[in-house]
Amino acid sequence: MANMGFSGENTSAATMAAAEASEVDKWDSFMNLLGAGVHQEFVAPLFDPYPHLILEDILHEQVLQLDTNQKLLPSPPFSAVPESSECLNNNPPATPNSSSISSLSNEEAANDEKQTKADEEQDEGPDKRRKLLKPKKNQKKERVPRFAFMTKSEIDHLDDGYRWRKYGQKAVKNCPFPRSYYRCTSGGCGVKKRVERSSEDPTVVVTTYEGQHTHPCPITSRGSIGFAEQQVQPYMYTPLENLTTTTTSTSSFDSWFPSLGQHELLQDIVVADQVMRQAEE
DNA sequence: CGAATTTGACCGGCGC
DNA sequence: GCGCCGGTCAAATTCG
Repeated sequence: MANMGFSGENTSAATMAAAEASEVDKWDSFMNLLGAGVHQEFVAPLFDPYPHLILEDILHEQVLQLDTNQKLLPSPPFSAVPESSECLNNNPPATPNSSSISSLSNEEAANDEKQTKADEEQDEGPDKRRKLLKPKKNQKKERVPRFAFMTKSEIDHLDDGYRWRKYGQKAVKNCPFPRSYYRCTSGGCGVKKRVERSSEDPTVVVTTYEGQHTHPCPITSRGSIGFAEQQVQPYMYTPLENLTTTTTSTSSFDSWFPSLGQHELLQDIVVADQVMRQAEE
């Protein structure tokens, strides 16, 4: 495949070859997973040459919560309510691992305190825009699940079956390529995504999804113009050597996403967690 | 002509 | 307090 050139960056040809075989199916599953509303912030990360793009941008938020023994959190296929500030806090109590959640909560509490103070000071802002931007009192700043991944593609904005509307574009520091901001056009669905090209390898597109779709995918992934047809190669993370114990949670994964029935995707996601842990150490 | 995109301005967070 | 930077808004423009 055409991505061998960059696959060699950091992974063995053998592992890449194994990964390629199921990439399209995995991608299909991945997009289903996104549509199903993942309750974690996953990072399907990257190879080393571009750690700054996501490991810096997202990992520092310490939101990745997937543990090797942790169940994927129960989440309705499509959230009945719009994203709320409690998006990460409505985890069932049974969920064992909540350390990162609690650290987030503390952080949010501090932010909330600041925000409330700021709100009081700006209550009667003359600027119409300011009113629009100002969050409601006592409303915590939303922390939405985020999922970043990379694809090797000439197309910036990939067709993932959902309809997106571009609402902004911004030049990013130390990157020659602008970052585009998209929002899901379905009413009430606040899902956003950012799309940018890697400064290191212009053939690589970094896409970051934020939030959960509150509606079914308007076009089924298999019925739409898929990534494969767009010559897009999803760059799911390639397994590391010490991955052998990380598939134990697939049973719970299957229970929540029985339609997937594929462990590779979860493996990739779990690998993200492993990378996280390595980065933290 | 309505929908989507572009683009400059604005805002808030954060580091110094 | 100030400046930098990422994210968002919304008017203007383009597209279908």
